[in-house]
Amino acid sequence: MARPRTFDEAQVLRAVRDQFWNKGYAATSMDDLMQATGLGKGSLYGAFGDKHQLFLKVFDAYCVSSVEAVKKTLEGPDAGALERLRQYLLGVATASAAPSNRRGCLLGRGTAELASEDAQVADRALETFQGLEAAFVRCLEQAKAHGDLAPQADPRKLGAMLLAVMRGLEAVGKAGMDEASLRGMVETAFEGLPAPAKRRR
Amino acid sequence: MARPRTFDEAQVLRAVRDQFWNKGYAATSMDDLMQATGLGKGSLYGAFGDKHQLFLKVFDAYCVSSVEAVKKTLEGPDAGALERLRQYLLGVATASAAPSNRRGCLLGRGTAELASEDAQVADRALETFQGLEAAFVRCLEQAKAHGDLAPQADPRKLGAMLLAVMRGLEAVGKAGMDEASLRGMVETAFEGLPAPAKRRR
DNA sequence: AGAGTAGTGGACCGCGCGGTCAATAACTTT
DNA sequence: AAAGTTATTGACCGCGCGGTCCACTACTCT
Repeated sequence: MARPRTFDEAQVLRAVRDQFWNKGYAATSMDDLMQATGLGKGSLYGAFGDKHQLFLKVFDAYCVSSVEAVKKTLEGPDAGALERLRQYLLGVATASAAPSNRRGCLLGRGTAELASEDAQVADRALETFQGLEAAFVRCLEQAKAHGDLAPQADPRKLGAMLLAVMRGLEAVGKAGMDEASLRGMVETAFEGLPAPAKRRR
Repeated sequence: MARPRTFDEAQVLRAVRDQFWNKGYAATSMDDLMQATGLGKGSLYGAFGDKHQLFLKVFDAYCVSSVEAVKKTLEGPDAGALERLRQYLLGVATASAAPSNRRGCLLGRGTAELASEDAQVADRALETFQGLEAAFVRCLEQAKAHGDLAPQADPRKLGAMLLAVMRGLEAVGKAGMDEASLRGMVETAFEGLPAPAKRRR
């Protein structure tokens, strides 16, 4: 029909995402985005709309892929479910403490900066948090079914609590807290999970 | 010696703090600050330096007073220590869920926006997190001494974990998660604390 | 080949940004 | 009362912001 695009949309969105991720929304200028993507302003506006729409687009994509990634990571048989979750959260702890990851996660950053004044961001973030929680809950249900949690354990409550711990990791990680402390938080939270009654010997 | 100031410094800093708190650092303009404080630009610059210094000043004050406030709130006899901590965190949960508090806490907001690129902010934030953690730990030590925690409980680890939960509350609260969920997270975390052995009857 | 259409790049717009400065005001000291 | 010092105001600066527009290009369709 007409002239085709010369850029790869996914690649451009990745570049945009990284900019917002590194500098935040307000501190990122359209010129930053032009430079990061290599596109002219007209192309960016033509293809994605203004700065706000562009942010929403990458934020959305980030949220979706985050939840998907977590679900995939936690997928597996009932047997190792609890340990999978534990390892996942320990990984988050390590990642949150890494100096290279000082920017934190886009979800946390975007939410902190914009959610209070941008309902769309808040909605998307809430949905994402609930998605993550749901993935945790499923994993905990598997663990319970397999007998790694006490019968009276409430996976929904535990999942919510672990979500809070996870978001907390990111928050304190951004301040530069050391890896051992962050991992310790995860370990301690897991030690508090209701263990099944010990088998008689 | 010379002309005295006509403004109350504490009051001005409070106004500045609220601006940064409501809109974030980058999104707050010097004009916003002029309007909020009622001062001219020259006065602001003369008294406090540039925007960044001004932010650091209010951020510092906020951090100091936050830690102080928590310490004061948690102060008291060994007897009610655990319950005081519980009530405090439940209060944080309720506050974090309140629509009027959607802006979150300045510590969280400032850290998320600036810590990755501003070492001073990161340092201050880390110090503050550690101060909060220390207050929790002290409270947990009291609780342990009073027998509200098991003898093998490690107050330092538990305090760190509760700090993570607390920061998590704020993070998910900003996305608009409901109060019941947030309070549930606190309850669940507390249910996981190592209880003392039940007394024989 | 010509017409039609969508993509591209960058010049351009007006505004509001962070920050400076000089004229003036309000005080203390001698 | 005069001199010295600091606070205050707001005009002013140059720049970089988000956003628009248009001449030009590269393609498809007839």
